[in-house]
Amino acid sequence: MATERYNPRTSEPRWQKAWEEARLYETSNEDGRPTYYVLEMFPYPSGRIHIGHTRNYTMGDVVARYKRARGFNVLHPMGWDAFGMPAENAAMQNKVHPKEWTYQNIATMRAQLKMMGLSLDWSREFATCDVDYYHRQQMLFLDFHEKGLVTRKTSKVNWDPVDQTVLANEQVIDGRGWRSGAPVEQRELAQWFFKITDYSEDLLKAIDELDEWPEKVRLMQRNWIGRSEGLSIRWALVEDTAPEGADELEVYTTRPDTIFGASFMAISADHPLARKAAADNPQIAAFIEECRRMGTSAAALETAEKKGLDTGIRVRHPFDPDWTLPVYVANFVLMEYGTGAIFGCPSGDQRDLDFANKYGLPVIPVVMPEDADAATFQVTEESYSDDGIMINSRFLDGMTNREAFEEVARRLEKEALTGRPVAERQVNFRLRDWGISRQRYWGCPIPMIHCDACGVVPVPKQDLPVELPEDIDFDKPGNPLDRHPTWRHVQCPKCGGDARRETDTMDTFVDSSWYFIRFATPDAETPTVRDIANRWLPVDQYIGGIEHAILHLLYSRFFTRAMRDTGHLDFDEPFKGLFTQGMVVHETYRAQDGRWLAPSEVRVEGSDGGRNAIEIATGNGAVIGPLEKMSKSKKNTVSPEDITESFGADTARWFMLSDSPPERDVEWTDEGAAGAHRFVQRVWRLICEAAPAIEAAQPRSAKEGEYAAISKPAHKALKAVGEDIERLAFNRAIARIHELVNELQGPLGALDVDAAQSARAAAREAVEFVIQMIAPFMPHLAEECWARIGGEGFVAARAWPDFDPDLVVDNEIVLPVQINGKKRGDLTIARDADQATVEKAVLGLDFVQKALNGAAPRKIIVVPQRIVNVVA
RNA sequence: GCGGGCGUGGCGGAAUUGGUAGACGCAGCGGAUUCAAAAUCCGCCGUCGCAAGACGUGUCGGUUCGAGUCCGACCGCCCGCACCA
Repeated sequence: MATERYNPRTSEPRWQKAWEEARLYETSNEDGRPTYYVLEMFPYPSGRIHIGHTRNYTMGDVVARYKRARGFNVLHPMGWDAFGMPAENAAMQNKVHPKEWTYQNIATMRAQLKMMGLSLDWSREFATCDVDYYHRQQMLFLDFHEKGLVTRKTSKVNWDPVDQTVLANEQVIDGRGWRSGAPVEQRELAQWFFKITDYSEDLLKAIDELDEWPEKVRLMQRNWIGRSEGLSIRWALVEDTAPEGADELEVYTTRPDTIFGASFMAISADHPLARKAAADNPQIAAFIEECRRMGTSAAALETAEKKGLDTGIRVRHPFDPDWTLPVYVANFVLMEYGTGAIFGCPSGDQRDLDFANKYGLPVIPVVMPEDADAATFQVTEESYSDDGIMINSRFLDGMTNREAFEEVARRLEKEALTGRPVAERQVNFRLRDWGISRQRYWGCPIPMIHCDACGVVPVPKQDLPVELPEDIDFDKPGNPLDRHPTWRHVQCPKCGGDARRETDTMDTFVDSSWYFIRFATPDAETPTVRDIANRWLPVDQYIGGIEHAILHLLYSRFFTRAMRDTGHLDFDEPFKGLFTQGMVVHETYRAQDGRWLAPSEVRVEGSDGGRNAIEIATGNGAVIGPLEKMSKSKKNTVSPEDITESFGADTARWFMLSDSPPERDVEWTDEGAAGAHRFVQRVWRLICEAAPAIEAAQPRSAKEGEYAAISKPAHKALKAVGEDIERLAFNRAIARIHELVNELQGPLGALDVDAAQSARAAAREAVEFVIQMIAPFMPHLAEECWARIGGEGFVAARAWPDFDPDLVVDNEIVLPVQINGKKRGDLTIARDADQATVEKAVLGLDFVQKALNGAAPRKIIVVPQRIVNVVA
């Protein structure tokens, strides 16, 4: 019987429907089996699923299906990160309500995802813009507030002039807004903050324990938190130079050892002392104004000259009251870090050196390399900031700079200035509190009320949720909640008087900081049900893009701790395993006039050295550009529907995981996809051809018959593929499956209905293994094959078989034999042959005798079951 | 500038962590089948060489019986951070 081709277009929807009717992927919280929680970062409902999403979700799905087969109660949910700016932009441009736009996108994208055959528990689905969800988020906010983890303060903030909203530090990339790309401005605003800095030390320390996270992400978080140990030193002002009411200047330094190399002090333009000095000095006031205007964009900082202005104020050196140093206002000192003031040591810091050279300040070398000569060592154009030996530093001379650090700290801690120690050891962090106020409509309202009489009053829990009003207009820029005629007017819960609602909404990163916890109990009245959250979390395997290395992943780590401390759960870290996947990239094409061309608009001819692209519409040559992340602007996109339409979801899933390791980018090529589809058909043919012989057979029982040609490769592959999936080495697992199918092709083809029962049993087992192994990757094909050989139930509900340890080892092995480290042949010998036996056998080999030419070998190295090296 | 990662065939990549370099796939070449094509199947496929063999994992050096893997120097690419005191 000729085999019909496998048709994914009819098969895939059929199995999707069957799984759904059987409610195969719905997970129960009552199930007593060990839990496994696998999660992919949920998507923003932008409108359409991108091919990159499908690669991401396929990875998670392979893990989910594998773990399910391994007997785990698997949680694999999906939701929508649904608040945010694009919905408001769409509202402004297309006159659609953000809510309508968002839920429509979700419907489209849900349908797209369902076509991929993902084993998701859709019964737990929610969107962060669901009132049910943000209601609980407001509850959490109030709990955090009560616990002192929320503050309101006026501070300099990053203002995105395009999105007309504030951004957190983490959301400013190279001086530009992470979403709009506009250069960020500085503004003074009253903002709500989460006190993430309360956890600085803990967030940093715990990174050490995250051993299932990529090293790269751990490092980035460490750098972001930026812990440094130093000394905070108070310098006395010289009385007759000090402004009214000021008598000291506190600086933070990580290099107190260089204190004898100090030649000036520099303070931020925003420093109180600078403001005081400006009060009666117009020149200083003008300079401060200039610093403010400069801005803090990356470009501005790069080119900005290091500038300063002598305030006329002088300080006394803590070790020498007769030594006075000038205080400058400098444009490079940040008020936000340390104390907003530094002492400058030109010989030990390049920036200080440039500054000193510019303003003619002394340069005193105080640390020199160990092998340098103290008499001649000088610093002129290049500072020396490495470890070394102290010079020109009085009582520190001869010490290492680390010893000097301790000595200075010890002495200054004992010294007193106005009744307090001159210096204190201090740990500083780069991490700032998380500003969460956004001047936008489409976000979670902050449940707070401003009352003239009572100040800021939390909305009482029983009055939650604070719902977004639906009747809004987007005719003008800015926050529509501010302009709403009635919404903001409320009675003060405390005094009953007229009061105003907070009209800022929460940063959407708040929404994504705990959604993974909500999936445990998506319908609960409270944000979590503690025991159930504790049972499912932390997420065993989280999968997403590296772009969230800091933002989302750091916020989630903070949120988990804050929820722990407000009694919502009892664990510290949200994600046990983290995997950052690569992107799907595609060649780019450009017409001769520079227009971007879609892959469907060009015909590519030739191969390798001589590939040419031709624009189909015009017949003109086109330029083949580099591989880039698929994007609408470069038109190098391939839509998931097109692929599903022509090849089916299984082919797309298989191809996206086959060639490249999952952490690396994969190039989408039509040839590659066609190759994956060839394999789909090949498996189908193999199974159809084997079906008559194995349909009636029982799977092989252990030790039955000698069908090594079939059973050995099958068991070896089963072992290897399981290990590869555990390691998320999907490309290797796929290579192993390919190998097995290649190996089975011959023996299975030779099998017919009249073959011995034991042979047919071995074949049946091998075929079942193949089906089981492809099932996580190509679930629809696996079901179709399973049905074809008369299997019962769903493959998706079957247990992963155990390999037979006896079948994965060979009793006879082939040992490579080297002579002087070069392979000259091999030796077939019993696996457990001892050293002497191997040596004897090796010496008997023709090519070995020839090489030795009658002489005795100098040495024979036998690495058991690996290799033999004869040293002549 | 600081920190991290990576360099393997025409291409994506594999190599049990010091033990047969190039698994598997893509592309290519040859053959079978076919009236022909598609589909499929079989074979070849690092470089030089008729062959034996020699060379070969960015470059140079080192350790070792043995190096893609370890060490040192250099070259190149990628990523992150960056006035952080």
